Parts: sequence; structure tokens; C-alpha cells
Amino acid sequence: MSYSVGQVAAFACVTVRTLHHYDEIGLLSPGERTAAGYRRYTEPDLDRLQQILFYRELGFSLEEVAAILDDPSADPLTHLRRQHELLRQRIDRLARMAAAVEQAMEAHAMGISLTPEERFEVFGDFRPEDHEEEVRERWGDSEAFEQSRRRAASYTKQDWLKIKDEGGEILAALADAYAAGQPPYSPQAMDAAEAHRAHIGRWFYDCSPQIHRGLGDMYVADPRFAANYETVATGLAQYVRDAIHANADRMA
Amino acid sequence: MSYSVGQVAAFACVTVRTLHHYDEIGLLSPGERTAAGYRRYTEPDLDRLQQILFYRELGFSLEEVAAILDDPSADPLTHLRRQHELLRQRIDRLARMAAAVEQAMEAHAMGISLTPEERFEVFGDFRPEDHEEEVRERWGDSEAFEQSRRRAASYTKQDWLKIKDEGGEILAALADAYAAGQPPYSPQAMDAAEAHRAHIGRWFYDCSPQIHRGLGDMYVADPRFAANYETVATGLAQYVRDAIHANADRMA
DNA sequence: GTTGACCCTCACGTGGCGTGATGCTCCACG
DNA sequence: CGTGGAGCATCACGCCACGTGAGGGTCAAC
Repeated sequence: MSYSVGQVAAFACVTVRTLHHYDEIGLLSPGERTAAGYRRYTEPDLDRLQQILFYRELGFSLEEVAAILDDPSADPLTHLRRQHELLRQRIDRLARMAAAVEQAMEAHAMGISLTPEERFEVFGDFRPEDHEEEVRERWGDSEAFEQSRRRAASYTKQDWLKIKDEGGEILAALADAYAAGQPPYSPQAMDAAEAHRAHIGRWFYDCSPQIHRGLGDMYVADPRFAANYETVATGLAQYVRDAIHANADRMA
Repeated sequence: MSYSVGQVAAFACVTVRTLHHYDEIGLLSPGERTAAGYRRYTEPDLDRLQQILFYRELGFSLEEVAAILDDPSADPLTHLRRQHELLRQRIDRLARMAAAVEQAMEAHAMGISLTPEERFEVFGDFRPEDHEEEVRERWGDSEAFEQSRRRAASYTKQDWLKIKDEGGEILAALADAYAAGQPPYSPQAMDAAEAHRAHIGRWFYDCSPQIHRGLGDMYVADPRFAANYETVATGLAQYVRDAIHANADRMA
């Protein structure tokens, strides 16, 4: 069984011209031709085409693809392993970009602006393993984002004002508890933390105590978010984070 | 503070030529120039460049990028949401490709060779947006759909065969009850409906009786789904819907 | 005041196809 | 049997997103 250009093109979702091109540059020449000169692609040809499309999708030039595929020291399993590794890297990079976007959204919601270095750091050299787990964890929870997106889309200016207002009240409550010397595990602090959680839940997305913990950690870890609290009172960011955790413990 | 071409290029990991090109085509012209004609990029310019690189990375042409960024109806938050959604789609596609590679590795280990259809099917679904948009329209932007999509992405061919098999059994049970003249509220029909609900829950998403009702209604309303049942027996779609509702009533 | 890093503007080259133009081949149908 | 239309072939030019010099100005440092 062999296949015509049109059939193969339809199969692989490429144009006939692309197959012609690959033939021209010697990247993929059909195994056979009919007497009339029609190209006939055999099974091994399809195999090779799949490999080509794979590496092409991953950003290799056709020349590089040819080199990779014509490397005599590479058996099928080697290719599969390499493809898998490359995919993993690509996914990781995109996941980090997605995390950066999420961070930018948070920053935007809070009216913080990023520095140039920060803005581009996601495009720079990428070190795998670094934040992998954290990113994966955040990414796994895309459902929360979806929900946020749907809700936020319908907000009016009035809504945003109200959100800001509510946020201010919660912040004030936390700052008061802090100023009064109440520990993070005091009812006042925990209640304010709970109010914060409810605030997120009401306006943005279902915020489980678990997710809330992560958010609290970020308020301390990321100086921009921390600044939001630290400008009110020194040490408040850490205090808020502890109150959030205490509240989460209480809910468990 | 403003930046020279070289600085910006280093920051953003692009060449100076690329910045020149973007200036030439009017995609990104620096906010200022020195007396000597040197380009000086301002903060908003960097902002725009980041957006450009983001959309470019996601496969848009520069013309499209310009259209997206110059759309007056799009505020920063809209862009962030769109970028996040696009990233999610890309990641999803790559994840499916990775799954296909894993499958191929397994097939290789077992000495099985794949059919052409199997080999290209991961490429075949080339434009996830198209199909997804259509489905999303029908399903609504529900959480259940998200969950279903995520889980389904990880299924192997074996899984699908099993799913199809299980589904066939349930369908047969319903058709039998229908053919035997059992009313939708008969134990046979309701039990089959309950099996159907469990089937959904096991393979796709948590399906409450309430959600199940909605699903049943759709089987009647959506001709494509209805066809699935109507080809077995005329009126079966409506019967299934009624059995689902009867079962949900029973569960309440 | 010269050196060397950096900047400018042309302008042609390249990779990966898209898009016809023009003609041959095949087979299904009247 | 022959004919019409889908599909295939080979040129050949076009396009996009830059790469790659050529030829020359600018600027802080030594």
C-alpha cells in the first residue's frame, strides 16, 4: 500500500507544496514513482514524515531535521527519548511563561508595575528543574484561573472600586490587629485572613485554604507584593502570611 | 530612563536587526531619538516589545500581532487573559504530543507498529481552537468541560477502546429496556441511566445527578448526540433523557 | 586625539514555503 | 468511446521575518 501526495498531505495536515518542497531539498523523497511520474509514499516515508513534523514543530530548521534524522547512530528509541525530552522542555518553558502571565495579572490587579528585567526574564535563558514543581503545582490549578477569567470579564468600573474598597478594609483590619500586638493566630488576625480568603472567592476564584497558603507565601517572597503591605507597616507582609496559615490550620 | 537598541536587544534576547525591522514596519518605533538619530526605547516601548514577543512566540505573524496590540478595545487585562488562554492551548497540544511519544515508545518496546492514522492523529487535531470553540459553545464554559478535556488528554488508545466498550454496554442496556417496552422510570432504565452517570464519572468528570440531567437534555437537543441514539432506535434519545431524569429524581 | 564599542542607513540574501501558470494523467459517466 | 473534472507534474516568481555585510557617523575612555 502506498499513498499519493494528496492523501499524505491530508493525513499529515500539510500542503502538497510542502511535500514537493521536502522532495526538492531531499528531506523526504517518496519511495516510489508511477510510470507517469506521480509520487507514491510508502510506510517508511510516512514514518519519516512524522519525525520531520515533530522536530519542525519543536523549532528545528529543515536542515537540522535532516541532520538529526540521517544520523546513523540514532535508532528509533533514541529519537523517541529525545523527542520526549524536548517536549518536556518546551512545556516547561510555556508553563513558566504562563506563570509569569499569572503574576502579571496579580500585579496588574494590585496596580504594581514590573521592572524591565522582570518583564523579560521569562524569555531569557531557561534553567529547568528550578521552579518546576512550583510551576507545575500552580499550573495544575488552571481551573481557578478559568473561573477568574469568566467572572472578571463582567466587572464594571463600579465593581472594581468596590473590590478595592473591600480589600482596603481587610488590609486595615490586618494592620490593626498587627498594631495592637495581636499574634497571627489571634481570632482578629485569623478572621481578617478568612475575610481576605472570602474576598478572593467572592470576586476572583474559589480560594481553598490550601491555595490561600500559597498566595500568602507569595506575599512575603515577592518584594513587589510584600511592598504592598510593608508600606503600611514594617513586618506586616510576614504577619499577613502567618495569619493566613494560622487560619488555614484552623479550617483543617 | 530610556534604553539603546543594544540594551533592549540584550534584555529581550533579540537581535538589533530585529528591533530595526520592527521599527521599519511600524510595529515598534522607539518613543524617542537622540540628536544623532540613536533610537531610545522608553518603558512603554519595552512593555509593547514584551507583548510582541509573547504573541510571536505563540505563532502569530507580525501583522497579526500589530492588529492584536493596536486593537483599541483591548486593555492590558484582556491581553493577559488571552495570552494565558493561548499558552494553555499550546501546552495542551504539546502534552498530547508527549503522550503520543510515550505511546509510541511503549508500542516500540512491545514490537507493535502503528497504523498511519494512529501515527498522525496527534497532528491531525491541528487546530484545537476550532474544535474546542465549537464544543465550548455547545457545552458552555463549564468546569465539567475543563475537567473532561484535561483527563481525556491523557488517555491511551487502550483506554478509549475500554471506554467505547463500556459505553456500548450501557447503550445496549438502555436500548433493551426501550425495546422491551419498559417505561423510563422502570428499574431497568433507571439503573442503566445510573450506570451511564457512573461511566461519565469514572472516565470524564464528576457527574452529579443535576449535571446528568443537563447532559440528558442535550442528548435530545443536540442533533449530533441525538443521532448517536436515534440510529439505534427511533425515540431512544428522548427515552434516555427521560430515564436520566427519572434516575435523578430517585436519587434526590 | 585616537581607539574601539556602539550606532545609523541602505541593500541584497535566505529559509520555508504560498500561489499561480501551464500542461499531463486518470477514471467515472453519459 | 470520449470527455470532463479532479488530481498530479514541473517551473517560476512572491512573501515574510529577519541575517548579513558595507559604508559611515557618534561617543566615552584612555
